[in-house]
Amino acid sequence: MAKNAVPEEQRRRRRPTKQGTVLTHDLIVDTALRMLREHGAQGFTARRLGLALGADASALYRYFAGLDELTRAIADALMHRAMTGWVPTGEWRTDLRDLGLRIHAAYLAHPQAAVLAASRVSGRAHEIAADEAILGVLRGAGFADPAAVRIYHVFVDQALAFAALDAASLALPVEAREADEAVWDATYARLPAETHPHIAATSQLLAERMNASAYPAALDLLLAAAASEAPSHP
Amino acid sequence: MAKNAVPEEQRRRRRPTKQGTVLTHDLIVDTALRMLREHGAQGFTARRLGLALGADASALYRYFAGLDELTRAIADALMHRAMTGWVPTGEWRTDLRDLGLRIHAAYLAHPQAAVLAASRVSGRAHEIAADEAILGVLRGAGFADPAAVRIYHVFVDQALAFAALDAASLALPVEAREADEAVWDATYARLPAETHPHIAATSQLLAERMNASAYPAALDLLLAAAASEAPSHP
DNA sequence: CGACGAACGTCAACCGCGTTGGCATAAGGG
DNA sequence: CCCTTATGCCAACGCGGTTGACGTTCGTCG
Repeated sequence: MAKNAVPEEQRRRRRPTKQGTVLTHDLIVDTALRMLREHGAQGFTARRLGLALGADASALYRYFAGLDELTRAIADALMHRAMTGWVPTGEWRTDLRDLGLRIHAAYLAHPQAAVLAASRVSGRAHEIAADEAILGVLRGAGFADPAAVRIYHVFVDQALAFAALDAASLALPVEAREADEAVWDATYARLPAETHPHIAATSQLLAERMNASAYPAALDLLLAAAASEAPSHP
Repeated sequence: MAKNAVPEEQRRRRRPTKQGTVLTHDLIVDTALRMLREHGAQGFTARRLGLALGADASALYRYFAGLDELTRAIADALMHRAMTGWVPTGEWRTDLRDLGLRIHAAYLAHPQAAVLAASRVSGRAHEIAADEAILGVLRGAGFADPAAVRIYHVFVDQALAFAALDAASLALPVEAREADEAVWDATYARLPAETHPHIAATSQLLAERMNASAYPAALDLLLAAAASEAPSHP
């Protein structure tokens, strides 16, 4: 049955669920995103998604060949939200910085979805549009193709990787994060300077930094390194 | 029963399994690592681990409160392996590059552990040792404390984030990865130059790159950006 | 040297997961 | 108004983590 799922053609017949709602690709994806935001990734299952839709879990298989395909659709919806409203200025560093922060933020808004989706190739329209835009900015700035592709690869994977990492922290159960903070206070903040001089000397700076995402700093370093390769600034 | 698992005190009673082996924390962790390396993460389950040990899966719960705790122990062993044998050369770029690749490789060798461990502060001996080493390399190279801490933060999170991302790809079931490849071939490789000129122009380069990890390139870009801030090379 | 009690492996069972095949039913065209 | 077909529902399968009860084994103490 898995292979019989309708891909994306128009649907004709509509039959309401027992609770009156009518299923759609979009409705399923939106509900999935809401579930992920509210209850976390570990609480996201096909059965619960069906329940939230007022439908049986097996009804999902009329729309997606499996959870795999549904995950791809979720990833693409995230990318759609990241890209809407973006307009290039023509200055490549500004444009890339904007795009990176947008993608990071879109995934962070749905932490659990990010963890699920970051490692998948969705191959859908919005992901492709983002890829084309990033490559376009780089090639438009005059980077030769090998350099453009290399920087593009790092840029995309870095955005997704940091988003997934930060999202995973956000998605932790409360007691886990409290435990992590307690571990920090009990170890890093009290390391003697004799055995761990570098941590001890910078513990104040460390404490300020480690609670925030490293992505903005990482993005700036990436752009700086790219700029030193750029043809316009040799 | 989960909370009754013995943490790390000495054990006194020993009782052989039906096939003669005697269970230990270390034996369980080593067997788990071997299973992960040989059969991949998708085949790693508590039941199969029990089978590989010649024991019932439920016997594991005498040693670990659950799969989470077992995974954390695996992660600790991973960091241990990443750091053993590392000796600083005194040249900070070489040292940081070596450390980054070591951590990334150690986590990649055991994908499931990477995904679970990357977002947690373990606060255990080996993690602290790694942090002290990285900070030491940066401060030893003459970076001022704020810059050292900033680069340290990006370096650590970048290594973990890419490791987790790459690990998540590796941990996917085989069908999922085949599906991703099929999606790639069906879309990116066939985009017309009229609508997607940049992807079409670089599709050959893209196909070569996207199957590999972006981490080595990302690491090199980070080191290049840091070098341009370094006091010795102003 | 014998018995006791704790340590610990085993068994059977529970519940939830993704997924599937068969069936029931509603929608919409003729 | 009926008939086809899309589509939701149900029951079931195999597999996952986890648990409680049970019985065996071993170190220890008298």
